[in-house]
Amino acid sequence: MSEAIHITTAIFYCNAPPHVGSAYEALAADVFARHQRRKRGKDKVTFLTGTDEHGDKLKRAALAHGMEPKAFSDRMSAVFRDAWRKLNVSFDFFVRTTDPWHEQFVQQMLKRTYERGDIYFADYQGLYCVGCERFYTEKELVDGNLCPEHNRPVEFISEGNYFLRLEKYREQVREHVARVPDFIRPERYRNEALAMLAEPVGDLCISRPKARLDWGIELPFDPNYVTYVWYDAFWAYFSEPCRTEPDFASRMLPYTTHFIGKDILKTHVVYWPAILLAAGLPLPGHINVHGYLIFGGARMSKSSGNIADPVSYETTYGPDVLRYFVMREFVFGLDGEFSEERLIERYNADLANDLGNFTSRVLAMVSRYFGGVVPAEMEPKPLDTHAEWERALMDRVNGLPTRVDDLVTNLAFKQALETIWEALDTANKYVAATQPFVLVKDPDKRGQAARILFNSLEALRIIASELEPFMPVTSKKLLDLLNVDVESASLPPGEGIKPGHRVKPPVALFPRIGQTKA
RNA sequence: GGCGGCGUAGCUCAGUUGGUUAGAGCACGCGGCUCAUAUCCGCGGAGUCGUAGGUUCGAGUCCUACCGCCGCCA
Repeated sequence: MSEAIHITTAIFYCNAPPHVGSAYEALAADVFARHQRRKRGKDKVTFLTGTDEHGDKLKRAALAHGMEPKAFSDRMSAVFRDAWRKLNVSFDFFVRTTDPWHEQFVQQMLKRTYERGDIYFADYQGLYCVGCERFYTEKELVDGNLCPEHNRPVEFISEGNYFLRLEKYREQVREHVARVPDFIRPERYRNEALAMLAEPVGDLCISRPKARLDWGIELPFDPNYVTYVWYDAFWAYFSEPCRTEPDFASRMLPYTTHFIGKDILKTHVVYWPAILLAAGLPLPGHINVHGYLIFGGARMSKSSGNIADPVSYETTYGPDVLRYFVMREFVFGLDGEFSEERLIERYNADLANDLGNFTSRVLAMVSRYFGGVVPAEMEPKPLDTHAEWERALMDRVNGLPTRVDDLVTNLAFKQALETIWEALDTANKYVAATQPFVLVKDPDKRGQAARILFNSLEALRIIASELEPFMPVTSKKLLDLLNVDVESASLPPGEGIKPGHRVKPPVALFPRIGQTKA
């Protein structure tokens, strides 16, 4: 009986629509989640995503659109949800931090933490800009004391606020990071995390007076304050699942795997573990950190404005293409260069020429030479000259599920796809070397041609099955062409498709794209 | 300023504990096949492995300095 697992993306701050960078995270988490469902069974996996809708940045974005915060976040959250749906992100939970249940849950956690003694009241002192309605740190200021937005002096103010004891838990968290090698992965980020935790981190201000910001969740122990955005957003990882199962968080935290961007490493390594420990809960299992997508020379982000709409790629190139591209092209954890030209290159080379064409050539031969039916007249043994090719193909295909599992488990999505494509390459070489299209013209050798096509179909079946997490729509289409149901899709080679089995005529899964400049 | 990462063919990148003529894919050139989506198969050209030193019988792989790009921290 395999363990259950809880998988999350970051909770996306929805002051602007999603871009390809946010989609990348959702897609990576989705590939992982789908893989886990295949491995552990559907009921062992929960996959959660959602939108973070409180705070002053969102309120300002709403005002800029002439809308109330709630109306604006209703709209933006729906945009995210629809985008993920269109990209076939198979979330089980889509959480909104403005959902009444979430707000109630955050209040429960605040109350619990307050009663445990890890929240205290003290003066918060800082440099405040009245125009921006926010605090600035000294390094953010222009010419020593000017607000970068309004170019006018900030004020030093002191106000009462509530603080969470972060520093109290720093050493405990640091030890955990040091002791558990795969708590933060890839490893490069683990070292950064240890560096952050080596120095005092101070305590975290988790409140704002309502007089300054009312767009937030009210503190259960002081109605004059709302909680600050980070404290609120983290609990979205568990609020919704805890609605039906109150112990979900304590039970599943050790089996929780978070996917985040490297920009929020600190919050997940310093704040989140302390928030959990202060609430008397265990630490999560893994924090998986991905890199940025570089787009036109700069990190794709809302603030740089170089954003690309992920859904437009889905409509332009068809389902699965964007997710194939980002998983195949980028090493998880490292930054990568995103370009539409590159996407088209990969589409033509990998999807049209390799996957699409191989499918087409094999189905065409079965259809043309054997009326679409896997022939019963198949020879029991390969020709001597073919034996080596056949064994090479079967070895590849046989080992594929284990190798892919190993790679995906370690977040090596790119290598996993490379491995699948190696099997595809071997299959193409096998057909080129054995030439079933020649054999079939010799009545004595039709049985050999049948054998070769059978092996090719079986290879394609396994490949289609292994492709499901990466290309769910394509996988389904392939299995449909092969006329294989989901249950028999992942059987070992030789046990899926049987003589007498009827397959469908070929279709162009990925029509080649002409050389158009992006 | 401190710490860390990166810099390898036109492009995107692999290169394990230092060891024979530095690899892959794409792009490019030539040849072959014809079942297939002008697809597939084979062959080929191309790189002073950021710069300069050093350790070593031998370094892309270790050490030092420098240049460039990027993070994190102060």
